[in-house]
Amino acid sequence: MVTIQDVARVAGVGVGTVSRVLNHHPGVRSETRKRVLDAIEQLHFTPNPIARSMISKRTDFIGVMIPYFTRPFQNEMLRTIQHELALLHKELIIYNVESLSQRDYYFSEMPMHRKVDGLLIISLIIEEPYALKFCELGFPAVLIDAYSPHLTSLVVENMDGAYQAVRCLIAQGHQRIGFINGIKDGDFKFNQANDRLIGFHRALGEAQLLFDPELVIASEWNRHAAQDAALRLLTREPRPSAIFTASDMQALGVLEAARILHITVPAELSVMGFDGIELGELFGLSTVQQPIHELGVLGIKKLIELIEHPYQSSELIRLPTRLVERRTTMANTSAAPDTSTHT
Amino acid sequence: MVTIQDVARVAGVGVGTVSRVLNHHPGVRSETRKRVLDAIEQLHFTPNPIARSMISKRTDFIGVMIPYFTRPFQNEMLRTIQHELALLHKELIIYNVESLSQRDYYFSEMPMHRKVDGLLIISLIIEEPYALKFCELGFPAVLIDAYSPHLTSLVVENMDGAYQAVRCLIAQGHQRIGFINGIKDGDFKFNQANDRLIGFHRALGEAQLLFDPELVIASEWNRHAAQDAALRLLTREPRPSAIFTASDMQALGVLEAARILHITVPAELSVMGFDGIELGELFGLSTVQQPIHELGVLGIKKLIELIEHPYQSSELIRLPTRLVERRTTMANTSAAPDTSTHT
DNA sequence: TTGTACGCGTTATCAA
DNA sequence: TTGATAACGCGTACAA
Repeated sequence: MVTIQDVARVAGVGVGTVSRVLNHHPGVRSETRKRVLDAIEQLHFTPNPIARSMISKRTDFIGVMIPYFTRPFQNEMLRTIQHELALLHKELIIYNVESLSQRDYYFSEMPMHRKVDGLLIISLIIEEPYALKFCELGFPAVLIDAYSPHLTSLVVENMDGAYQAVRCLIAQGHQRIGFINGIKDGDFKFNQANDRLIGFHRALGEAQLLFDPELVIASEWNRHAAQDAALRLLTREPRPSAIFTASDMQALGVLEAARILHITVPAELSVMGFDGIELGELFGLSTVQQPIHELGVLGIKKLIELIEHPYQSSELIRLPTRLVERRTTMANTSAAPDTSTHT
Repeated sequence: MVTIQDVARVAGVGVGTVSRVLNHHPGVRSETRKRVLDAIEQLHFTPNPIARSMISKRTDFIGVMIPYFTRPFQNEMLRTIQHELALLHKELIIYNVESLSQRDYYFSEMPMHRKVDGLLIISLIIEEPYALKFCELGFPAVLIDAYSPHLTSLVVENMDGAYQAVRCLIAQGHQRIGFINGIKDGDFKFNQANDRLIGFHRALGEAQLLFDPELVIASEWNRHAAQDAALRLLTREPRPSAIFTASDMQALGVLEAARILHITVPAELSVMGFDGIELGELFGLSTVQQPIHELGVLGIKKLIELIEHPYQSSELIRLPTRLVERRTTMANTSAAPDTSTHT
């Protein structure tokens, strides 16, 4: 391996000078700089990032802790993050978490190892002791779709999103609205479910519709579980004329259930999801669109700021959702011939 | 930061001894080991991975170079890779490539920087000079769904897969079979398209069906482009009774085109994809299943071997595909009652 | 069995 | 403007 020493020798200067040209420090005569540059060129020298990190305490790695990173929502988030990071010449290292113990293992090791300059934590609950440790050690971390009072957190307005969705369904004349909520996923993922349930309640209450607990089921955040839940919901009498789900994947499960039961969507059943994953477009799924891209961009921005200036006080940022009406909720509006949002 | 020195001082031993217990070296009296362990515990000491890498020349990072990592096929591949890596306590760092220049930038920098212990290269063409450089420097790299004579390569039998698919369609009585192939994606991705075209030809030839160039279109590897291609294909007379595509995403585009044109699948049109992404199940898509999981597992295995013992000679491994018949190709079989692919 | 001293490749300090 | 030298934290000969 060719080192800075070799360069110095070939260029006939000291290592300090080589280091200075490498890091664009001022105060190097342009004639010597050229000699150094030539030597670098000639030897194909590349500075060793490891040795560099040793001194600078920087690795240019950014960690992303994320549950089930291949699922659509997380996946779209990662795409944004990766893109932003590439722009900054930082590298993305993924910590996929699928269990409580794994989550806590990462939380405890991460700030000690310092293999990454900072950490983005997505949709994950971080317990107080860990959060405090992060603060204490000045380890830069930003939460997305999760909240801790000690760390900068970016959250979406889940309650309001659910409220808007249900209000929209009610406006279309629905009286019996089913809700397939998400469960807490073994208590390790950030629990958006509760906020969404509150929003559901609020919209119902405001319209003076009576809340029927029979119409609310919690299922896992995936298609199959939601399909089962929907089958139960749709075989009860009288059956709901609309179903709202806590995620788009669950909504797809509902669509499948409807197909199995030969219930036409949206004529006989309206379906509204939550998330706004791209896959939803393919099915013409109406949904509550989360600001996935904005969350990613802003998360990186905040994290970088934190890396540059550690020990800043945390902040809580709320981002709004946006209701997207597509084919699965167009039943009862008279003036809506076809409004699928895409080809 | 607490260092090995602090531990040594507290334990009343030399740094060498601490290092030895840390690395489970034999020849430490169990009584002294305990003293060291206690000191470590007391000080919450964690060895600094950077300093460690400096000596060991290992980072425990594995790089994965992959085009468009959020697309379904790549995404499923990554899931396997991440899982295998987690088992080995190695960390996954993603190099997403979306252009030729980016690809070559990574290829040229990667073996110099040595930030990763090894590199998995997915579906990407690596040009000769880079491959040779990798060999020369003994930089461990394995190709998946790509080929270079100088590097260990894992490829799937694209030609045979396409051949089987088309043969299956012919067996079902189709005479006019359209083929939507993939284009070379700006020449930076590994070109499986050609092999698949050959397989298409072979099956046709074998059945003594005449090849109609009008029925072959190359589109980008995505849904929208394939949809356009399918619209063209399906509005020509006489129109094909079956369409085979080079990827599942393209097949989904065909399904959409059929929906737009009110052509029933599979009664009036059979559709066969290629890849076997999970999304396909949702649509009952018939397809040529790639051994995604096996490719990932084996790729990691080979890469780890290469890291442990560099400068091994390269090998070429071929994995077979598997034909999966679902709802979109069941037209001419008598036992296929309902098969609308979506709500 | 254990401690000391050196080296890994770089940046930063300080004197020249 | 430049060069020598001391860190950075760890692993490892080598000596004790």
